Amino acid sequence: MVQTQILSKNQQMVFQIIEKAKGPLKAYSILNDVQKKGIKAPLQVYRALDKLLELGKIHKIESKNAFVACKNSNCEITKATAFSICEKCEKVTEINNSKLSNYLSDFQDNTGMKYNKYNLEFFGFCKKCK
Amino acid sequence: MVQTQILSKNQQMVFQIIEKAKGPLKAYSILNDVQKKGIKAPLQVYRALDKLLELGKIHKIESKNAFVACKNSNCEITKATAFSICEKCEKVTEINNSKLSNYLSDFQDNTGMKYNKYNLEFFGFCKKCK
DNA sequence: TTAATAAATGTTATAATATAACAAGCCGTT
DNA sequence: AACGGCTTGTTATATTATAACATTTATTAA
Repeated sequence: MVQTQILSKNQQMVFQIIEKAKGPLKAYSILNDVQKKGIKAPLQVYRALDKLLELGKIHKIESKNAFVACKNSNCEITKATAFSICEKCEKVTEINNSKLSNYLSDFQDNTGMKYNKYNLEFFGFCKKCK
Repeated sequence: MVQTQILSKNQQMVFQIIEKAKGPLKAYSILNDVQKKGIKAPLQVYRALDKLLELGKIHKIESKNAFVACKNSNCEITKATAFSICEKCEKVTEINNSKLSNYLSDFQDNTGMKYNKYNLEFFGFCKKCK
């Protein structure tokens, strides 16, 4: 049987909150939200987050320890991510630029290392804030 | 008077440990080391780290919450950093590639945002581990 | 359909990472 | 000497994340 990936109950709850949010959410703020709906402990949130990351449904903004829903419709596995982050209003946007992703996916340094994943975070001021 | 930037006592102690290390160090492992030399509390380490980051003497590897000494001799302010990270042996190397840094510094997305800083982390297997 | 196995959940406790708040010292300048 | 800025010391606490173990639910395979 073909496995349509269905999210479990907790995974769904966590995902919906992240998806609806206007910006990146922190784990404990998610916890706060889902506590109304039955989840009680941090670990339940972190487990859902781990799974969602693995599925590529969400990404982690490392510089903020926060999570956003993936906006690239077909992104099933997180292996090449780029974000722009406004240092004033904290707005985060996932960059979807094939030139950039091709450039980075093909990038080779002089160490003979073969990359299979990258994460890029740009910082600056967004149109509103500059 | 011309201010030659001198590191303070704690800043120096913390910097030396990071500089000598073979790989990225975590804040509390640094604390552990410097406790022999008088520093007692996490905050003393974090304050030194903040200053060293600000001066560009060290960088933070966001995906690891760990710190490395800057290897680009002239890097006085951290505004464009790129690292390669081995997922097996955890080796971290600072990438010093002017093509890459030019490409990224000039990068413009379609949101009209002006970037003044970026951080890029590549993941894969190093020559030894692949 | 049942037994086996894998995935997800629930729960308590605790580890690891980082900052708040306040007091005091050092050092160069005026 | 007095001021201002930076650095230090210290205690407490906030924030982020995982360990360990028991249980339940879902999926697969006999």
